Amino acid sequence: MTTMKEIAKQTGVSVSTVSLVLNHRDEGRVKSEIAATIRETAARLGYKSNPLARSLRTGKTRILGFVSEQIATTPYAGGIILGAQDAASALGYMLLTVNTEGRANEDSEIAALKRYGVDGFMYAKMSNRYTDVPDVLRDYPLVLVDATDREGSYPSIEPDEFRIAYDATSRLVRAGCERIAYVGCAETMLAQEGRLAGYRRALEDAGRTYDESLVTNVFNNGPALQAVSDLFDRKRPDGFFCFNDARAWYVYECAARHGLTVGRDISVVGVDNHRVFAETFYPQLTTVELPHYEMGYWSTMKLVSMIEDRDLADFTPPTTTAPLPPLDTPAPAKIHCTLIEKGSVRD
Amino acid sequence: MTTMKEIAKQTGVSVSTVSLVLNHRDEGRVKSEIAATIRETAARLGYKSNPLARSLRTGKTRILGFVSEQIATTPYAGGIILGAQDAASALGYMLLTVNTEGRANEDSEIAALKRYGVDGFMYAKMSNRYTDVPDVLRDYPLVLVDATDREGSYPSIEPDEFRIAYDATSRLVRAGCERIAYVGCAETMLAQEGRLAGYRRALEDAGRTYDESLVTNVFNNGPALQAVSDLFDRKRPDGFFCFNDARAWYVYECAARHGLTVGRDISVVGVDNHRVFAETFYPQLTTVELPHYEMGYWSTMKLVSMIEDRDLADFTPPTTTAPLPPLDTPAPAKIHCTLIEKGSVRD
DNA sequence: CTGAAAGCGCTAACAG
DNA sequence: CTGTTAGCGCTTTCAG
Repeated sequence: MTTMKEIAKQTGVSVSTVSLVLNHRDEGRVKSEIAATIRETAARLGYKSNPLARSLRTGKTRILGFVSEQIATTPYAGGIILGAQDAASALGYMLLTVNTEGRANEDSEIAALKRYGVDGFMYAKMSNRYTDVPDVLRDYPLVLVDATDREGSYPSIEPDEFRIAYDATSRLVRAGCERIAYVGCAETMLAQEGRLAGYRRALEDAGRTYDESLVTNVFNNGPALQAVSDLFDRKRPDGFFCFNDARAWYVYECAARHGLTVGRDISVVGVDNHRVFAETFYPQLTTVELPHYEMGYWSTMKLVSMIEDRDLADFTPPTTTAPLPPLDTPAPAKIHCTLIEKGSVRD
Repeated sequence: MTTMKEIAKQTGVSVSTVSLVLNHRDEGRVKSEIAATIRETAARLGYKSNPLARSLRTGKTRILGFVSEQIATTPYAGGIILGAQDAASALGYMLLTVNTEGRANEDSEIAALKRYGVDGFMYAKMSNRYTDVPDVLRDYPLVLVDATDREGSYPSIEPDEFRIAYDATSRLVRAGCERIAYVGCAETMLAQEGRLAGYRRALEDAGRTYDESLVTNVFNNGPALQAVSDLFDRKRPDGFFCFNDARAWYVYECAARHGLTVGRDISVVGVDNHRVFAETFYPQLTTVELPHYEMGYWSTMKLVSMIEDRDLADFTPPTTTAPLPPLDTPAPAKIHCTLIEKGSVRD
C-alpha cells in the first residue's frame, strides 16, 4: 500500500500538497508541473487512497447502509440490492447490507452500521407498504425503497402501480379482449389500490365501462381458485390482468379445466414475482416485471444526491423502459414498469 | 458519539488506560476499581468503539469481503449471504458483498474491497464447480463457498452431495419403493458424480442391485420430458430421486399423464432449488434442501478462524441436521443435508 | 499500576 | 504557490 507520504518523499513535496493534487483541489494552488509530477508518481506507484484514513478525518465514509428484512431469502430483494450495488459502485460508494428479522434485531443492526460510519441509509421493504421509519434512522439521510413513509417525511422510490395496471390492461384491450377481468389481491396492499385504479382507467380510456363483476379480489389457495373459477363461469372473460403470478396460476388452472388455451382462447397478463418459475412453467404468460433493479439503482442515486447535496442529473442510469412485444408472442413478454419518486417534507 | 477521550476525562484517567480496560487488557495492569469505574462510565455514556479509528491503527477492519457472481438474481445466493451475515454478526464482523459479472469487473470489485481493508475473502459460486481462484485473492485469507479450488490450495465449504443422494435414496427404500429411479443431470457438474455414487451406494447398502437402466441423465425441456417418459414406460419405477426440482417436475408431468398420483402411487424426492415454488405448487414433493444458509455460516466461521488464527470450537453454530419426517407426509418434508469442509494445503 | 507520547493515513486551516 | 501544524479516535510502546 503506497501512501501519500511515499509520494511526497519521491516527489520532494509535502503530504499536504500531494493531498491537494490528488483530490483535485490544486486549481491555482499548486504549480501545474509539480501537480503533474505528483499525479505521475502516484500512477506509477499504483497509489490508492485509503478510505479509512480519509473517513477518520472527514467523517464521511462513502459507505451506504442497506437495511432490509429477509434480504436474502426472497428473490425480490436480490434485484434491488443488485441495482443498489451497481449504482453505488458507479458513484464510488460501497454498500453495507444488513438483514433484519422484524423489529427484533433491527436496531442493533442499524447501530452496527452507524458504528461503521455509514453516510446514509436505505430502508427497504419487500413490497410497497406504509412503513414506520425506525427512530434510530431519524437524523440520517434516508431513502425508503419499495415502501412508503406513513408520515411522508422521507423520500421513497416505488413502482408505479397505476401504470403497471394501466399498461397491462391496455395491452389486453389492444389484443382484442372483450371482457377483461382483474384478479386482484384481497389483502390490504398499497399496490392493490393503484392497480385497480389503473385497470379501471385503462378500460375507460378505451371507451369501455368498468364492470365491477369482472373484478375479484382473492387471497390464495382453494378459496382463491374457487373465486376465479366462479368468475370464469359467470362472465367468461377472455382477458385477465392478475395481481401476481400466484394469481395467474389460478387462471391457468381454470383455463385448463375449461379446456381453454392461454395465448389462444384467453390472454393473461400477470405481475411477476418469481420470474424463474414463470419462464420455466408458463412460457405463454405475459409478465409485468417489477423494476427491482431500477428501484435499487434510483434509490442509491437519490440517497447519494442527498448526502452530497448535489444534483445527479449528469449521471445516466440504466433505462427502465422496454418496448412492448406483441401480446401473443410465444416467448415471455415483459413489460418493464416505471418508477415514481415520492417527495419528502424534510427538504 | 462518545469517545475514549470523553470517558477518560470523566473518569480522571488517561485515554491509554481507558483503551486498556475497554479492550480487556487490564488484567493486573489497571487497579480493578478504576477499571470498574471506567467500564461503568463507558456503559453510562453508551460508548461504542469506532471501528474506523481502530482499524487505522491495527490494520484489521473486522470486515469480510464476499465475492460472488449474480449475487442477487438467484435465490440460491440469498441463503448463503444470510448465513454468512448472521455468523459475521455473531462474531463481530461485517460483510461487504460485491457482485461480479464474470471476470469482467471481478478484479476491480475485489480491488475496491481491498481498499476498504477487508481482513479476508469468501469467494462463492452458485453451484459447486471446480474454480480457478483469481490471482488478486492469492495472499489473503480465503474460503471458497459452494466451489472447489482446482488446485486444492484453499479451504472450501460444500454440500455433501454423496450424503444428499444417500439419504434421499434411503428414504425411498424405507418408504417401500421397489424400483427406484435416478433422474440426474446430463451436464457436467460436481454434484452429479457424488449424487450418482450416493444413490448407488444407498441401493447396495439396502441389498439392492444397481440397475443402470433406472438412471437417466437429462438436460431439460422437451427431450428431458421425453427421456423421463421413456423411463416411465420402460421400467415403471415407483420411486424417483431427482437431481433438482425442475427435473422433479418432469416426473410430475409424466405421472399425471399416466394417471398416477405422487404420494400414493409413486414417491418423489427432489433436491430443491426454488423452494417457494415447490411449496406452492407441489406440496407433496419431498425435498432435499441444499444447506445454503449453513454454507454461508460455516464459511464465515472458517474464514474468521483463519484470520484470527484461533479455534472457533467454543462457538456454536446452528445445527444443519433435521429429523426426517415420514415420506408420505402431506406437508413438504425437508432433508437438511450436511456439509463437508475440504482442507487446504496452505498453512 | 498509570500516563505521556508517537503514530496509523489523511485533510484542512493557517502561515509563510 | 507550498509547507507546517494540528488532529480525527484509537492502540501501543516506553517511562515513570
